[in-house]
Amino acid sequence: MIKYAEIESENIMKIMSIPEIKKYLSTNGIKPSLPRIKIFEYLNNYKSHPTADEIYNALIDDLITLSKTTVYNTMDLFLKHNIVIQILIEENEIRYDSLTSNHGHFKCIKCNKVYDFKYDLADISIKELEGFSLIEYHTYIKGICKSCNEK
Amino acid sequence: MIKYAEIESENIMKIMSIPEIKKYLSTNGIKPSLPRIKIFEYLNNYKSHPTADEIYNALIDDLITLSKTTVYNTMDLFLKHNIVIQILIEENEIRYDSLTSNHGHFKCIKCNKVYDFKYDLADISIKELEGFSLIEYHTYIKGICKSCNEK
DNA sequence: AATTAATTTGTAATCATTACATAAAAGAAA
DNA sequence: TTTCTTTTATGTAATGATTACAAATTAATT
Repeated sequence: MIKYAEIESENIMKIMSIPEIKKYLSTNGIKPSLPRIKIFEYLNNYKSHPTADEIYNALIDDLITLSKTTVYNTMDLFLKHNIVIQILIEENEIRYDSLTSNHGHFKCIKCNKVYDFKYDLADISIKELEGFSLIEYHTYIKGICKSCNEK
Repeated sequence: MIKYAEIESENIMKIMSIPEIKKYLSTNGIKPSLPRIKIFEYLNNYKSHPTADEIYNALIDDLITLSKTTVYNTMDLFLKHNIVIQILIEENEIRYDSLTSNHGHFKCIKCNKVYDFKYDLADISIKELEGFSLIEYHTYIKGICKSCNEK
């Protein structure tokens, strides 16, 4: 039973229905098998920026034959087809995000929640990088979130 | 025999002599033992942004009793005393930087070199993060460096 | 010199991720 | 349907960076 997470920034996060997810996967060249749909649903609709392990634990009660390897394989497939990006904030854990356009991440060091925020580093011109080809932009901030601050 | 790397951006990278390093460590509450001095020297003067493994391999011929654990311990000590920061660009490898003020990193996907560039995310005001306490800022870009582009 | 504290080291453990080979499922051909 | 082929999914073992830990070495203090 998946409950949707509260959406912090509606402007940059869209919940999809199962038919929409099926279509989205197909459109991006991915055959929409059950594990793929469920994994994408969890990633996109439920909880922000989970690790592979979190995805596995969230789905295993529902998809009782799911294996962790499948989660990893599926994330690699999603990556290859550019429908997810990896987020690196802590060493030793890769998180995933279904929002693929450039944006920033904020990780709260108290509650560990990861927030998206609108920010596109590609808009900035960096003199020192003239002559360089810029391909991927990453921005993240660590601190204490509003909700933890107010406690 | 350590040769100094060419410095790409003199403005944000300073080579230190051994006595300067000793003093810098002491000033920051770190007793300047031989391994600590050599590790800091390598980190600061020679090559930009090495992993613990790279530091170990670079120094083992000179400090023939050095152990990898010592490199890790020393980096943790440096971190605790805020004279280095960690850089995360690839999963599965932590790199270190002796430049601790906010700045960006560029990693070339061809030659794997990591460049510094001047950029302070703290200067940007991010509306969505009002009420949040921002503590650490991280910015990195991947692409192809000028030197590889020109080849 | 003897004692204590700090530093360094080697070995083993940890744990996320990957490799790989098999099993299961889906799709195509007959 | 049945058989054959391809794609997906799974379980187990391997990898490799980092950490834990205890012993050994070095430095500092009495």
